[in-house]
Formats: sequence, C-alpha cells, structure tokens
Amino acid sequence: MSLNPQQNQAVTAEDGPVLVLAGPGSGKTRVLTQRIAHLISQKGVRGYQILAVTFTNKAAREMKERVENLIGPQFAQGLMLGTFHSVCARILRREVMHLPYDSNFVIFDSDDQQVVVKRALKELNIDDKRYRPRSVHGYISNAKNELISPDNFPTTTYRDEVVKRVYARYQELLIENNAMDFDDLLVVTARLLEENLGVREKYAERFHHILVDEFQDTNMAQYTLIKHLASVHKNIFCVGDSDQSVYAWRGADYRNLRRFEKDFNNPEIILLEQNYRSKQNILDAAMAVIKQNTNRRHKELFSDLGTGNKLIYFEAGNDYEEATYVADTVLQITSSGAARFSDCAVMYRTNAQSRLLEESFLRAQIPHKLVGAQRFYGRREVKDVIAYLRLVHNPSDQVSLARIIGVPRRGIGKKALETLYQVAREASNLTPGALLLELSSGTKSPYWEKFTSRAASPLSNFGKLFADWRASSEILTISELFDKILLDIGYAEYLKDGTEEGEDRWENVMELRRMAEEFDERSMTEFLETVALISDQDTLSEGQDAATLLTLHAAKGLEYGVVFIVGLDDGILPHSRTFDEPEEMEEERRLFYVGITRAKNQLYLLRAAERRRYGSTDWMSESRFLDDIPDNLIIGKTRASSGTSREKSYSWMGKSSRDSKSKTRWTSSSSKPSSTSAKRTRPKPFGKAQGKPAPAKESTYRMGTRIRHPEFGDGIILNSRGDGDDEIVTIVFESVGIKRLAVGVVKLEVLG
DNA sequence: AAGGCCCTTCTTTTT
DNA sequence: GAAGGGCCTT
Repeated sequence: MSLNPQQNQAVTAEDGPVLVLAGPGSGKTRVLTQRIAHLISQKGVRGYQILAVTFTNKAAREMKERVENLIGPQFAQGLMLGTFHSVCARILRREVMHLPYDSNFVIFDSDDQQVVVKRALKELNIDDKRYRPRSVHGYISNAKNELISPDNFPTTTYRDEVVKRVYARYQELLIENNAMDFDDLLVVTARLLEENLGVREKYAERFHHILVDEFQDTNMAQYTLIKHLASVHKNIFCVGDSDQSVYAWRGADYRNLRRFEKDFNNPEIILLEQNYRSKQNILDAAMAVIKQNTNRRHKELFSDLGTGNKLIYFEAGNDYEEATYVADTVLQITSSGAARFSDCAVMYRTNAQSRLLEESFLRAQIPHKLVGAQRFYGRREVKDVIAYLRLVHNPSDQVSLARIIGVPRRGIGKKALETLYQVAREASNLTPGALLLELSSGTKSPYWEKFTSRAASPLSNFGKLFADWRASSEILTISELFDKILLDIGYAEYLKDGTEEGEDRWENVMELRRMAEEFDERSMTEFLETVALISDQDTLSEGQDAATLLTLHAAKGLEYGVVFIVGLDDGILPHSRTFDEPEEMEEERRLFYVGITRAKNQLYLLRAAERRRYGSTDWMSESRFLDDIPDNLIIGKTRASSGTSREKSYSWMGKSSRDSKSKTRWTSSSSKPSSTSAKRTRPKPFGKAQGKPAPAKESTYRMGTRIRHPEFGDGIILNSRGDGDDEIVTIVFESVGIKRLAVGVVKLEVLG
C-alpha cells in the first residue's frame, strides 16, 4: 500500500522541526518507520545518528524490525530506539562517572519508592498516618516531572514544608541505595544534559535526527531532554495527537505541542486525518464524544472502509452479568466465524474490573491474555527473587535487603534489622549490605558487640551466604546464580507448601528463570533493567489465537476488530475521582475516545446497574459519556422508555426533588438503607434515576445518626456497610468507644 | 522471632 | 475482598 500525500510529505520532510498531528489509525507508525528508512537510505544518515523514542519497548522492537526489513539490518546498526526511560538508562550508564552513582545502580519501582518514602518519614519523625507515603510520593513525583529539585520545591502550606523535607531526604536515600527511581531516569538525564556542556554536545552532535512518538504524553522532563538533544541539529520530528493525551495525571503536558511550536520556531506542521482502521460509524461516534471537550482543534476523522455496523449497547443488571455477556458474545461471534478470538479485546477503566471478566472467560473456556506487567512482576515470589539478584548486584540496595532478609524466615527479625541499620548509619560510609558482608568475615569484627547474642548466628550465616553470592556472581551466569541462590535459601521448599497456590508461585519463579536465562549472554545490569522497565504492552504476546483483556490506558496504540468497552458507569468511566476536576474529566473523555477508536469493525459498549466494589454493592448510573453518542449510531439503547422507567425508580426510591439533578453516586457503603425488607423485590433502576442519594426514610444508619444501644448506651454512627441483615455499622459510644455491630443482631434505637 | 488475628484502607490510570 | 499494619500470643 502506498503512502497518501500527507504521509508522504511527513516521511520525506526536509531537515528542521516537524510536527505531525496524527489522528487515530492514520498510519503514524508507518510514517515513523518509513521516515527512518528514508533518512538512512535516501539522505545518507547513519543509523547511530538517529534517536527514535517510542511509547513502549514493544513498539521500539517492532519499529526496528520494520526498518530492518525496509533497508536491511546492516543499515539499521546503532540506531537508538526505545522508550524515554530505557534510552535515558542507556545514556546514564555510559555517563555514570559524572553522577553520584556507580554503574550498577538499580531502578526502583513504585513499591520501592513507597518504601523509601516511608523510611524518610520515619527518620524525620513524621507521622505516616497524617502524611500518607503514597500521597507524599505523588507530590515528589510531580515535582520531579516538572524538574523541580528539593531546594526549589515551592512551599505555600505547612504540608509543602513537610513534603519538601521528605523529598530532600528521599533523594539522599536513593543515592545511598545507589538507586534511581523511574522519574530520576528522566530527571537526572535532563539535568546532566543541562548542566554538563561536554555531555550535552556529545549527544546533541551525535543525534542528527530525533523522532518522538506519542508526543502529547511527554512531561516537562522529557521535553527538556529532547530539547537539549536536538539543540545542535534541530532535526526533530514529533508525532502526536492531543485528543489521545491520557497521561496528564503523571505529568504529561499536551501543551508541549504548543511549546514545541514556539521553541522550535515554525515547525512544519502536517495533519494526518484519513483513518485506515475503523468503519465510519465508529469514527462518527468517536468524534461525537471528543467534540464535547473544550479547547481542542477540530479534526474530521474519515475512512473509506464503509459505514459499518452500529455500535451495540448493553446494560447488564450487574457486573457479573456484564462479564458473562462479553464472554457469550465473544463465543457467539467466533463460533459463527465472524471473528477470531485474537480479533477481540475487552477494555476497562480500572484493573479491578479484569477479575470478573477473566473468570467469565475461564468459565467459557475462551483463550485469552491479560495485559499488565504488574500481573507477573508484582507477584510476591517474583519480587523476592528479583530482590535477591538486585541485592547481590548492588549491595547498597537497602530496600531489597529489607525485603528478603526474612524470606524465608531465618531468625533475623525486626530488632536485628534495625540494629543493622543503626550500626551502619553510625559507621559512616557503610551501608547495611556492606556491614553484613563485613560481619560475615568472622567474629572479630568490632561491630558484633552491638548485636544481641541471639542475632549473631543467623546474621553471620546470612552474611556468609551473601558474600558467597557476591563472589559467585563474578563467575556464574545469571541463571546459574539464580539457581544457586534458590538452592541456598531453600526457596523451592519454602514455596511448595503442598497447596496449589504454592505450585503456582513456583511456576512463576520458573518463568522468571527462563527469562533470566535469556540474559546469560548479556549482563545482570541488562536483565534487571529490562525487568524494571517492562511496560504493560510489552507483556502482550502474539501468535496464539486469544482474546485480549486490558485497561484503556494499555490499549493506546493498539487496534482490534471487535472491541468491548465495559464499565460505562458514572464513577467508573468517568472515574469518580475526576468529578470535581473539569480537566481530569476531559482526560476521561479522551480515554473513552482512545477506546472507541481502537475498534475496526464492531464496538460494544456495556455497563452494569449494580456493581460490587470494595466488597459491597453499589448502584451505578449510566456514564454521562453515553449521552454524547447520537442515537442513530447505536442500538440497544432504549432511550424512549427511560422516561417511564425513571418515574418508576423515583416512586420506589422516594422522590427527592432537592437532589434530582445530583450526579452523586449512591453507594451502599455511605448511605445504604438499613431496611431489610423488599431488598429483592424492588425494580431495577434505569437511566439516571439511581444516581440519587438514598431517601431520608431508608437511611436510618447514615453517618452521623445518633442511636441508643440497650447495653452500650448512646452513640453516633461512624460508618455503615453491607445491607439488610448483613449490614455492619461502626459506632462510637460515649461509654465504650468504637464498636462494630451487625444490624441484624442488635436493636438500635434512633434518637431524634 | 514469628505467626495469627483483627482492623483499616484502598483503586484510577503506568514507566 | 486483598493487603498491610498493629497488637497479641507462643
């Protein structure tokens, strides 16, 4: 297939800055690969003079393959192609002499980051209840993405002051651990280029051409990075679509598109509008949805693939039914021969939604794959083994040390570990890991006197193992070291406890071992780095005929013949956390837009009136985004009858005109009626009606209600969850303090 | 030191 | 409805 005029214009654009605004399905990946091929084969650019940044490692691999197919592998040599994070990691290893790290620094993932924040809070005597590590880390990460150092951290509130102190200590701890977190990879590289003229010139000279995919998802650190890298040749080719910007929450700023136009004055702008992916009905629905966003440039999406089928809407009674409907439909369309399993994808807003879907696919025996790196790398056993390898590779890694020192249990507990930390801190220039190695050298070490006699033998034994692994790592391959560690600690016996779960865990460890084996010819550095920077999409395997389950975020850049978007409920999509933030709400809409535009032929939209979340049942109302899709594009949505249903719902719930416009989600956890009657007989809510708070009559055990208990006396309801006889209320009594009671068991008298 | 039990919190989304 | 933290017991 040949390029259309706009694609061709992009591929062959002359030197200088170029901005390609590429709608979904407009062939941007093709443009990027063809341009790289064009530069090398037509313009005499050498492979190593090109840097291309993609969104996932998988995309990078595919792009490299396609370039090699176009021009021959020998010409693609030296091409630097990868994600921002992996490209930065490569540069940082090479330039590590300019940095306060040594070359075997490790990369801390979000769990590790959390641990470091906790440590910093503890050292600074800050209450981690008042300052949640998760949220504190959020502030730190945001600052980093904006290239704000602890010194420059703006403080307008007391909380800012606290965060600033934690941030400063957090960075020190990372350096002590010889570790960088995800953000550091970008930030440290950006700062290095900014501050070190030699380094900057080296790379800016080298990269004659820079190409950036998914430009709308770059944050300040990434933008600064490419600005410096392009500072000599200024040949920078960015591809993006602000309508598909869905990472503002992690610092991405689509305004970088504007910034780019300004900083690289007057880039050539090329619009790719023709869609080669979807039927027109799908594009029309997508446009109708995205049109609702303000401050966007109108784009007309068109394809010549025909009108296609209408979208299909299904409102399930509950989330279980929703999942069953998806599985049934997949079976139906695959058995009719209309599609293969691998043509089908199910997309959802939150990972928690995947569980029911996977269960229904298992029940229906539909081959499927679940996208998500966390799925595997987040497993306890996988993390444990990686922590062992990381510690041996980088003994300064206190996070890994703390993780594995008691796994399996070896008689070293909290006390000994704290002493280890404390002694290490007192002896400056000694990390706990190094201290452990020192202790293993024998009983003569002066540090022994700080420890209790009970700790001596376990500590000494573990230190000896550790020292042995360190020595072994010099001569063994990765998989050999892997085996040795597992054998030394008896990990197989530890995991295989006779349960099926134990067998599963061991299987995961063996899976990790197979991956480690692939790195035997390479290095531990590469193995650990690959494992740390693996993205969700990277876990997508091809080849087998299987349906795909994935989040809307993970679906970006992908396409499927048949797409199911589930959970179109207000509170799920859009997510309830965005209700009060118009900008975030627009991002939710873009996310929906991304999901819609993944579909080639058929799009199913689903929701469930009743949904189990956090263990209790919530009534959901229909997603507001559904209103944006014109009726003539969708079937299964009986708008005409919703009026009457609404009336019914009103009468059942008790009409409350005061709240009739409220979009507030009615959740059982906050305001579920305590009444045990009629639970199963009430009509199913429909339309928007169920979005109302519970009527006064039924909300006996609302938060704040004053009650009297026959034994404990007067109290106030703090919380209530569950329903009917299962309802559990938390009450603070004047006499005995906080109690949790089952409503079905005791009689509570409601006080005026 | 370690295991068990109960409580709280938690969920967006990801490199 | 899981997972982590605090508190208790062995």
